[in-house]
Amino acid sequence: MKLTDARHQFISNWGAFGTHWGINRTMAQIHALLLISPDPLTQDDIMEELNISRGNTNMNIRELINWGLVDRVLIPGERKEYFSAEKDIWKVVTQIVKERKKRELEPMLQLLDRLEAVEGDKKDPQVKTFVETISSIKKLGKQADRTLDTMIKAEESWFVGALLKMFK
Amino acid sequence: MKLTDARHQFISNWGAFGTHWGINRTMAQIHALLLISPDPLTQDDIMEELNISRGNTNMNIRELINWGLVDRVLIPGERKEYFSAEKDIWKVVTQIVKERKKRELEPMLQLLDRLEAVEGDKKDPQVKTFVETISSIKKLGKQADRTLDTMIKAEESWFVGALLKMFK
DNA sequence: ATAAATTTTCAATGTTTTTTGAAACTTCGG
DNA sequence: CCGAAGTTTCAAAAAACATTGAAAATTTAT
Repeated sequence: MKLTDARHQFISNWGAFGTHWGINRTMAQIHALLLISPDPLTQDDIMEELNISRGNTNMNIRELINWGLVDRVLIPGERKEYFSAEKDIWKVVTQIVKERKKRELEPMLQLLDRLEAVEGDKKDPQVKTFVETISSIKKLGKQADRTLDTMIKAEESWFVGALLKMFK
Repeated sequence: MKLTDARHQFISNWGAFGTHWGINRTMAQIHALLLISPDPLTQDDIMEELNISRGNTNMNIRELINWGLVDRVLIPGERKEYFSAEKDIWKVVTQIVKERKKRELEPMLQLLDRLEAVEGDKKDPQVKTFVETISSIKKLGKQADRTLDTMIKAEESWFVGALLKMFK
């Protein structure tokens, strides 16, 4: 397979993959493009490569920066801004986990805390089932939260090593 | 908080949560409703409770059945079909992991295998960066694949215990 | 300070996804 | 076999989400 085809396939599949995980296609594609680009790119490079508008490009680059997956790079003597993606995949995963934990898991755990305190007779099957469901989700969620915290702090080598040992 | 409010809040938030993870709102809401219902429900119960149409209800129940999260329950002497969700949250997570692995991770790994075999001079920075990116994603993906396989086979108690030990 | 270059914003538009509801189909009791 | 009850399908409508592009804002060089 030729590089050009391979690059296109990667970008397009990475985009489709993103949509299954609640990430918009363009954002995932820009990320893919930057991941496989040896040097930083400008907004115009990205627009041209992916055939998308200036506005769209701009918004999604900013979103990637918010997620901590892309950095602005200043090239001395150049007026334009350049962008580059973190290439270390372990750091990428860590960063995504960190953000999703903060944006989704933590608010969900707060909600569950509130819901667990529902009024009512514990002998009522509706109340009983509700409380049991909420409690068990909360329990699992808290466990996940702790596990992810440790993972975020961990080094890749340590993590992979530990996993290999753990899951023989 | 009253049970009715708590139920509504849970259903609505669980639905919103789903949309951040590539799961459609209604599917997540039906799942939430069944999780907190002590007894199996009919299609009509669900339609009424969530204020959704018959077609929508039917499609999403079937999808939940495909995912292995909901079962048809036959009640002797009743003509209608009843539905109930698996209540053991560990089993729910295991089942979701299993399906997403099959539907998403495995096809992605196959793609990466093909892309890694790109033609071209490894000294060309474009080729070099492409191959390195693909390889490192593949490596992480394969690791995840193995880890998830083990997790799927594991018992909750074993898993939680192992994690606690692992992440002190 | 000016103006050219660049970036950002956002209302309008386009696209994709979800939902509806009525018709077609299936199942089952008599 | 018939008809009522129940389930499924799917084209059309609605809603949600993404994209465009041109105008406004900002930045920088002179």
